Formats: sequence, structure tokens, C-alpha cells
Amino acid sequence: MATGRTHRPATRSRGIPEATVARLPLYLRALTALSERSVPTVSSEELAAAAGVNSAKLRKDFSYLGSYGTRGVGYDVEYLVYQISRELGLTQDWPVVIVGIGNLGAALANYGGFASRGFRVAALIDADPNMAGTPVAGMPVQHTDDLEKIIEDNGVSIGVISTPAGAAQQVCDRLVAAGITSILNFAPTVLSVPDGVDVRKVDLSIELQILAFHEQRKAGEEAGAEVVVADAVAETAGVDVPVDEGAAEATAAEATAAEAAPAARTESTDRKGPDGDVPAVMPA
Amino acid sequence: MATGRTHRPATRSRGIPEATVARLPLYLRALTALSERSVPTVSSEELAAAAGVNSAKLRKDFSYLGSYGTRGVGYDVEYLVYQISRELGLTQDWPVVIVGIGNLGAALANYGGFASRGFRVAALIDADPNMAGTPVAGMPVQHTDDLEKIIEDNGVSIGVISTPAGAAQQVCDRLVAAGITSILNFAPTVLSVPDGVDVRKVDLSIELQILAFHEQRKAGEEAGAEVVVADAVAETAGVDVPVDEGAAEATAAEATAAEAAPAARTESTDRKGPDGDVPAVMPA
DNA sequence: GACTGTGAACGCGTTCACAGCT
DNA sequence: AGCTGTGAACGCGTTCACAGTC
Repeated sequence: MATGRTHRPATRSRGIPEATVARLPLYLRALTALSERSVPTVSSEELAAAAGVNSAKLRKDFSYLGSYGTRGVGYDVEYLVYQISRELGLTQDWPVVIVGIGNLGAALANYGGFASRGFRVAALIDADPNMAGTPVAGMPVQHTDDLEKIIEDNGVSIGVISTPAGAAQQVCDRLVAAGITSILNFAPTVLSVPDGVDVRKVDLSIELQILAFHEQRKAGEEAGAEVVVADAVAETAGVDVPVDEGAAEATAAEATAAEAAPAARTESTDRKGPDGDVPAVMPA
Repeated sequence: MATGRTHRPATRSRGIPEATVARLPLYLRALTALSERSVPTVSSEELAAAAGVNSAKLRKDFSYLGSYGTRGVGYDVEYLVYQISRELGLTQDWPVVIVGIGNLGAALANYGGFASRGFRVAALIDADPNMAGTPVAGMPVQHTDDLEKIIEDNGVSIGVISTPAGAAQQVCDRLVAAGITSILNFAPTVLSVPDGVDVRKVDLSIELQILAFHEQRKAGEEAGAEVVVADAVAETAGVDVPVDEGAAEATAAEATAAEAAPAARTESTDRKGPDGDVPAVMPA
């Protein structure tokens, strides 16, 4: 409390739930669109629809920021845009470095969304000496050797990692050592960082795999079938790692429990790890 | 339970919590790495460390799949790889279409992670007639006109949208009409889809904004006092400008829906401070 | 002795429903 | 009359801690 006025209104920072923080950017985007159409006010109902959430949740979220609405009327668009921007720290410009300028890194460098909303790509860094100097998105790629200097010179605190998985942890360590405290990781690896450093990850194959899970379930339900099938067969066969690439259909149908099958889980002999063939999933 | 052997421990499918499903790919990746190193078994502790979660959570997660471990020993790596793959539906190959071959779309097409773990890029689609035929990642780009036919011919049920925000909903509608039931959306927009269709979104700027929020908070704490700083400045500056317009170069295709709004300074009457304190942080 | 599987306690986030302003 | 702000109920997910098994 150095300052006399400690009031610090809005930012009951400490109290904003993580889930709410994650939705603020969504609200901000919807509000920005309204702002461009010069819409003066919105109700929680309308805004919620635009952001793809329900209105109760939105009101609750906003209540953590403060009382920014007017009962009987709604929220003032411009005012709310400002408040959320401030809460998110977008009233200042964040310099960002992108490490790993391959296909993805280059795409990120070119991504307009970066440049707009409060972020500025301060530097592109890659380990390939041949890339040094090559312009990507109108900016010369710099070599990893200068990573520390670049970060310091530009006062960068947010780093994006788009290197191959194998190099990610190493790059991460250097970024952290150089003072980076927030990392957006696109490499398919778990990064370990010291306390105080935030890491968010974006993983394409994970997202796809989650979709596949649900997709498979849909297929199974549709088929109406019970479950069992493939397993029963597998079991009597003595080995249960069939994956039978020939009959993919059958495989798709199983593994989906309609609502039936109560917890009839018993301890019958649960055969385990055969080693026969367990392909199916390609190695990385 | 028509079948004699009903035990089917695993697949109480209906019961697998969403949060658990989202972690299965993580476990799978860690397990695959172990498998490649020919490690035969792992304890929940070791595997949890490799996947970046705590062991209690991991054991709980696995318990939803069935009793696949051995007390006193741990889990059989190969067996678990198979079980999780099956649960995720990766024992079959999912054809995927990517719509919107700009920088990001091309990067995705080239992304190895797609091709490996159970997914196969069946087609690349773009609305630009000039791109038709152009090879990207060794595959000719096809025109949007043929979208429906492509999906049907290839039996595709998963679509990836990497178009600019403005085109996303339209593309989404066509994909859904064509039979797609799972969508991975990279466009910065909220997509609305009918029931039964799953959408997962990946949004770069949202991730960055979340990081910025925490980053800002760190800076504030570090400064000893609360956050104040930026506000004081904004206040004395008499500007309420949110997200000042950055160099929006919106390169090529992907671009965020909106650009920063030019501070339409609405003459705010008297805004109530958040927690009833302080006279707001608005332009006076 | 080692490690899994899981009921029970707990905490966070969402939803409900209504009191409180305008 | 309309819409926000929020206490209270609820449900999901995480963590604890220990009984059960090898």
C-alpha cells in the first residue's frame, strides 16, 4: 500500500475466478463488435448470446469486476470494453517473442490477431542459422544465440514456443532464465517451469483426440448396439489387443455404453498386458 | 447383458467425466514415449509426473476406464496405450478436412501431429479459386464448391476451420449440412451449431489475453502495492481509450474479427465504482 | 513394502431464483 | 416493467486418505 488511496476499486483482482478470466476475452470480442456497430448498450441476455454463454453466467462474471451495469437498462458498451481491457491488462502493449519459426511459427507471426488486441510481435527467433535474417511477416528472423539479449532489450515478458517438441523444454528454460514469466506453448510437450511462471498450452492433436472420443461415442449410440461385442471376442481369443484393422466398423461400434450396463464391474480375471501387437496408434 | 461374460470392467463409457477425457491424450502421449523406450511398467506417480498432473488425479482418471493397473506394481505401458487409444477412438483412422488454407491452414496441413496419432488429412479446401490445384503439404487444394462432395466421398466427420472469422460460420453451416459432426475451430468467432455437433475452439489471442491478465497481476504485486499504475496514468491522461490501435497489418487470410475500437469516448455520466468506493476510472 | 482403486471431504464453477434499482 | 446483482443450491472435479491387493 504505498499509495495513499488504496481503494483499488475494480480489481478485486485476487477474487476473479480463473474461469471468469478465461471468458473475459470472449466478452471483449463480442463487445468490440457491438462497439463497431455503434451499439450503445446491451443487456446481459444479448451479450451472452453473442459470446456464446448463458446470461446468468455473464452477469455473475461481471459482478466480479464490479457493478458496471444499469438495472432496467443493461451495460454501456464502450465503458465495458474499457473496463475489461483494463482488467485484462490490454491498455498497455505487450511485446511478445515467437521462438521456432517453422510452418506454425510463421503462421503465428503473420496472424493478425496478435498484432491487434494489445500484443506486438517484438522478435522472431529460430535455431536454424540459415533462417537468420530471412524476413517472415516483414520481420527478420533472429538466431537463438541472441535470445537473452533480445528479451532484455525489448522488455519482453511473454514468449510463444512453436518449436518441435524436442526443443521446447530447452527453449523454455532459456526463456525463463531470461526473465519471461508467461509462456504460450504450441509444442506437444509438458513444460516444467518454476513457480511464478504461467504456461498455457495449445495442442492440436489433443483437441482432435477429444473430438474423436465424442465422435466415436456418437457412432456407437447411433448403432444402438449394447457394448461387449469386440471385447467378448477378444477375450475368448485369449489376447485382447486386436484392433483388427480389417473390421474397423465393429471396433467403432463397441466401446460405447448405451446407458445400460450398470456398474457390473467385477473382479473376474482381468488379463493384462499382452505384447502381441499394439499398433493402431502411431508413434510420434 | 446378452453375452455370458459381462464383466467388461472398462467401458462404463457413459461415466467418463469430460475433464478426464481431456487428459487421456496427455497420458497417451506420455505412455507412448515410455513405450518407445521399451519401459514395461509405470507407477501412477511416475506417469503422473510425465504427464504433468498429480498421481491421485491420474489414478482416479484411470479408475473410470477400468482396473488396468496392478497393485504393488503399477500399470503395464503397452496395455494402457492400447486401452486409452481404444477409448479415444484412435484404433481407427479419422479422415479430416481443413477448410481455409491461409498461413494457419497451411501450417496445420503440414503439422506432423495430425498425420500421426490416428488422423489423416483427407482434403484441403479453400474459397480462393486461384489456390485450387496448388499443392500444399503435398496435396492439391480443392475449391469450396466441392466441399459437400469431398466430405461425402471421403466419409469425413471431423472438420477443421481455419478461415478468417468472417467466413467461419458460413463454412461451419455447410460442413454441418454435409454431415460433419465434430469441428475444431481456429477462427476467432463463436460458432453456433445444432445439437449433436461438437465444437472445440483454439483461439490464440484469447490465450494471450489470459496470460496478459496474470502478467499484469504479477507486475502489480511485485510493485508492492496493488495495481494502480496503469489506471493512474489513464486517469490523468483523461483518456479512456481501450486497446489502442496497434499496427494492424492483418496479413492475408486470418485476421481477428475486430480491430481495436477507436475510443469512442462516450460521455459517461457517473459511473459507479465497483465495490462502492472510488469514483470509477473513467474519463472525467 | 509398494502401489492401485475408491469412498468421502472439499472447493470451484454454474445455475437458479429473486431481491433491488431505475 | 425491465434488467442487473447476488445469495443459495447444486453438480462437477480435485484432493485426501486409506482399505485392498499383489
